[in-house]
Amino acid sequence: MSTEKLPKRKDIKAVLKQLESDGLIGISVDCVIFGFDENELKVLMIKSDLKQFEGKWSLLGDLVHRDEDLDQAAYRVLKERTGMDDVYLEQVRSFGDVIRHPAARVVTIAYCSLINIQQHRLQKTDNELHWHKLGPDMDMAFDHQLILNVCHEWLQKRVQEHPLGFSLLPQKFSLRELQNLYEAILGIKLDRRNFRKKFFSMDVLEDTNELEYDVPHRPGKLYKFNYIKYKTKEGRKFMRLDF
Amino acid sequence: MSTEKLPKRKDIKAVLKQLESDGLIGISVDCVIFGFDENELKVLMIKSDLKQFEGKWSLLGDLVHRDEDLDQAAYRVLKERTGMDDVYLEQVRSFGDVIRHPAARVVTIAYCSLINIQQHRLQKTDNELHWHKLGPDMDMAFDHQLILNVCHEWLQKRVQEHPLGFSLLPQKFSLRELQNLYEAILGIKLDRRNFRKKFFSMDVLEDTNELEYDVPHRPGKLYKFNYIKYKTKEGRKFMRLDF
DNA sequence: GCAAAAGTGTTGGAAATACACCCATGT
DNA sequence: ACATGGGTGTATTTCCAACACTTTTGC
Repeated sequence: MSTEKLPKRKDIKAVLKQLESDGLIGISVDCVIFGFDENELKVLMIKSDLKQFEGKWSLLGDLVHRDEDLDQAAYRVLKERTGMDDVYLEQVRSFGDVIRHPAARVVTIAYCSLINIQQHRLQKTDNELHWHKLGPDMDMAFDHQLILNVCHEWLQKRVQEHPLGFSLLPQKFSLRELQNLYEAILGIKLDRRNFRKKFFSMDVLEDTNELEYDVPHRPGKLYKFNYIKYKTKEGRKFMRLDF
Repeated sequence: MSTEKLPKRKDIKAVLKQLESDGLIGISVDCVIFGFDENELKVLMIKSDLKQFEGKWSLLGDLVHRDEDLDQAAYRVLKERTGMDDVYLEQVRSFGDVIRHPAARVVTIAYCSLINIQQHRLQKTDNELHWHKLGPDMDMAFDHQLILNVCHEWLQKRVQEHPLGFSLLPQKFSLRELQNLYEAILGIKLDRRNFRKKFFSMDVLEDTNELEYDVPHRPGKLYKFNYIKYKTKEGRKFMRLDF
């Protein structure tokens, strides 16, 4: 039998009091912003703000303001740094180890965002903001390498279950581009014929009746992702046990 | 082009200062603790601590201490309320709407936990701690109904991809119990023969050579989950596109 | 012997894989 | 003409869903 004491019934004053004594924990959001360029998966990074991490790379993040929701904070960070606000953004998970921030106790909520690099050229390059190719050794500040890894795994899984990869491509894209994207995200090679067959049978692509141009070979058709068709598809009825 | 100003390069003092002005945001953990009893999925709940929510049900949660990791805080809450500490626990996601807590700005990290009700009988019942049957109308405090729903959906998905359902059962269980568990979690009926076939072909069950007893019909065999076999299985090689 | 659930196999269809050839374009 | 990748079809295999009867126990 445990002997710890239980919290007593509290009113608002008590909560505020406990917050004041216990509460100096900062909350931040960190955005892992993926882009796709030259058939490679890239991440937006800047040089760290903190002197302790001088020279190291950092994700885009900021403390959450007291009057904004977490999602709002993530969108704000994105907007401040890139000027973009019509982007895919989703919460991934929190990181709250006591020692993860050298200055203070800061719990961070990681967000994952996907944007089309060509469509949204960077407009500011403060702190050497740039697209960084994903690689094993990136010399990152804080626990940002961990956050990046978790978000990459999240993306690999998510992209197989939801049609969010399209956010990384131009509105009109060839099947080759789509396949390159999946291969880059998953880090595997896929059979071209089966890949096509799969996407066509899913019936979420819409033929634009346009073709690629400026390619040194037979141009491919360009497609758009059809949200309507996707939304009206009904989900699975049965269990898919798989572990 | 955005005209917002960018944060300047900061040192530790600046971070601390910003934290003090910006930072009075509380962080809590809330645990959604699932159990399985009488073929029903249950959740541990208490009567809310807060006067504003008098009479309403609440998940088990507490503010995170400044010197403990998030996971530690979740384990602590679990231990304080139930006396158990050898349980499955996993972070699900954060909830941080500005208005979610009436007393102050409190961001909460939701954790999901699975425990075997028979093995760990409740030892304290402060605040009417009890196992609550899942249902549509539960009159819950805060945004706890939302958190519960998100965690339930998380569980439905997770239990199909990872062998965590076993945490809800006794160490030795019949296939019927296992199937009842899956049916309760997923809210669907499954074919008994295909269910067995599936689990046997996954090769993660170990025959204990024991039988059920005290059942008013032919007793079933009892099995254990074999972690070793599970761990040594290799993952999928290929892409499983499915949306 | 009757009720109730355990235990077991087969079959048809759908989806995944592996694989090879012709076609359209730029150079 | 040739190099490059686009576009297509088929045979095989694997997985899933549907389905019915016999067996073992308690009462």
